[in-house]
Amino acid sequence: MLKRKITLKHIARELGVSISTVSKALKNSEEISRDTKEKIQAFAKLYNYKPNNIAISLKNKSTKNIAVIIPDIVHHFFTTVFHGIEKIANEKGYNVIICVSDESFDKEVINMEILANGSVDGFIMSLSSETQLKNDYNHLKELTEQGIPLVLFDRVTDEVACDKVLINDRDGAYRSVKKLIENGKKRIALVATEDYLSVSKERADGYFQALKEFNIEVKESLILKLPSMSSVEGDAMENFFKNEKVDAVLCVNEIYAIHGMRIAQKLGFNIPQDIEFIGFTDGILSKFSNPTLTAVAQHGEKMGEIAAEMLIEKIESDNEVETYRTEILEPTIIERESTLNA
Amino acid sequence: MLKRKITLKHIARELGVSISTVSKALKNSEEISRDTKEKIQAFAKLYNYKPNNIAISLKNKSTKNIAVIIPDIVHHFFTTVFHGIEKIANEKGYNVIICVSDESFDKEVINMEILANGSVDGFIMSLSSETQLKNDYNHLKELTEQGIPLVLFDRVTDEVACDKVLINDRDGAYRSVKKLIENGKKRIALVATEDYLSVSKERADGYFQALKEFNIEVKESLILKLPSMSSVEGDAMENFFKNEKVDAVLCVNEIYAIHGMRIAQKLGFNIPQDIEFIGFTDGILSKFSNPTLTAVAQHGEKMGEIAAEMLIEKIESDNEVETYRTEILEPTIIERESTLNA
DNA sequence: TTGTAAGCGTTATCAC
DNA sequence: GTGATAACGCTTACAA
Repeated sequence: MLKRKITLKHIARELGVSISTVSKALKNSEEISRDTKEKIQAFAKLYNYKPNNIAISLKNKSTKNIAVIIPDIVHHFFTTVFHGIEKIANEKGYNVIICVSDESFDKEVINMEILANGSVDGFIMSLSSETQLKNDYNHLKELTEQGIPLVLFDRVTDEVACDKVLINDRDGAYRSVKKLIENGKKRIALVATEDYLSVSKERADGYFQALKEFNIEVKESLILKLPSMSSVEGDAMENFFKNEKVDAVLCVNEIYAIHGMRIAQKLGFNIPQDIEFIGFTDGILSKFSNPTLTAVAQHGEKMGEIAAEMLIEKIESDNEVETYRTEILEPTIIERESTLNA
Repeated sequence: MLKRKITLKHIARELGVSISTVSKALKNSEEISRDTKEKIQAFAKLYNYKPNNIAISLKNKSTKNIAVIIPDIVHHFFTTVFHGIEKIANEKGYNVIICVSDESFDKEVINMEILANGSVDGFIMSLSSETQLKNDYNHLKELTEQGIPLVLFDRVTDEVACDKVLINDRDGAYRSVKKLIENGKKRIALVATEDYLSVSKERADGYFQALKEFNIEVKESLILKLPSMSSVEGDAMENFFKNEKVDAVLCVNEIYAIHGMRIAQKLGFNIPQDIEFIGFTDGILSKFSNPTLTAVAQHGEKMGEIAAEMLIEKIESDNEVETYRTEILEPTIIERESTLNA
């Protein structure tokens, strides 16, 4: 007994009225007599009529869908941002279509092209690392030229004029290192990824800034660059801790920090007495590691909420004036066991 | 210089031909002369014409979208499943619309209703805990009655006839406990959530089965039930380890296990010599905890891939015969430092 | 109070 | 070879 989807046309035929009468009756229009309305509404309820969204989208030129393109869904930070986006989107009656670029330029472009043809009203995205490396933003420019709203978050670029939300990564790193210095540390290491990622560069800059401010010389040997976020394998880090005298470490992500702490412990160092650790992106590992990790919280959920609000505002405003804003969130340093706290 | 979205109609008018000629020319139809085709195709390329997906959806009664409804996006396991779904969906030309029920029955129903009206071709979902508690599946039944394909994963129910993918949770728990027993352990604890979640119940059953098989008496005092997955707060667990003599623990999730290990360590126990730990859902914490956690891997990504394949197969097959299958994946026990290994 | 018709953008059928 | 027309499901002037 398959109840096939019922349309206005079916109801109209069944009840011997016109389609527009049905349409109006279901919208409780004053034009229609009470009798007819009741009859039609009863029938519609009985057969569980629901208007077809696609038809409405076509008519209204509005889909009530927004696209989110992120580099990686398994990454806790993006997940957090997504949660914020989803929350606001749902509140405002939007669905969220999600695409993962897997850090690939091509996948980013393809996803965008597929969805830009009417499927969504706007985009929220964070650039893939490959895109940042290539420095090619034509797909984004085309989007904005077509008047499709776009909001960039976290991994953004100056090349594209659009709304942006980001974390003050430089300042997060600066304050972290400042804190370490004030705790009396002198040989502060930085564990980073290759620096084509905008955020990684910003964090390194904050590190430099703090050292400079306190007249501590930057030693290249205290900066460890690891190829990719996931590759904590190999013994680059172990060698680093064996060869360098280090009394504090700032890591650009949790994994590096957790891994670094284990190695330091294995080598007999006490945390935080001998070496302090601070790691970016306050995720699940920071809370549950042993010792727990002092972390720079990125406020991903808040970021997602702001991005969604910005986007929906653009979607729903009809003024053609192109005015963009960039919102910068301040990170928070969450003090835990891996640092000496006042 | 906003390049507004261009349609067949614009091209036709601009080139002085009919809409259908344009449509055919862009599809490289044999009917159209080479000259006309070239002219039209060139023009279309110049103005970056892309067919409107919404119009095509309306025409074809197919959206190439699938909906995924999960209880929680920040949860690593669901994220993993989602990754598998996304991968297959993209390969087969589908977009993924994601909704989060936040473990709420109402949100689950609402999300479903919004999307069931033409926005998507089918659903993949895992039941919210509230839905399992209420035991009310009318929204799912209505869906299938309307002929909309549905695949359930992980948290499923017998009440609804549809395709299903799940993990043999019972067996994962059974094998875990068997392993602990074979390691010589006698006082094996179970740390679980309230058991209205289908998976939690299954895991408890596996625990009982193993004990029974080895003639070990089930002691209620060795079973600790915690209210909710996130609430590891409070000292229920600490009291448990203080009051009960325990030599091994099976936890239904990572968080419980990591938390349990820290408490055990604080109380002076050695892991795994004094107490062994095994935790469900091999996530990021298991790999990076100290000691690393022996875990029951759920193969989330594989699960997602299978679910997506099942769904798309149903969407694209037109035979009306209703035949459903349930695929059961075997979990894998990943041995790490928290257990004694051969 | 109800119905007709045009339109959203596309495709498919059938004339010319 | 090309074009008119209907159709997908809905909304909304505008007639009747």
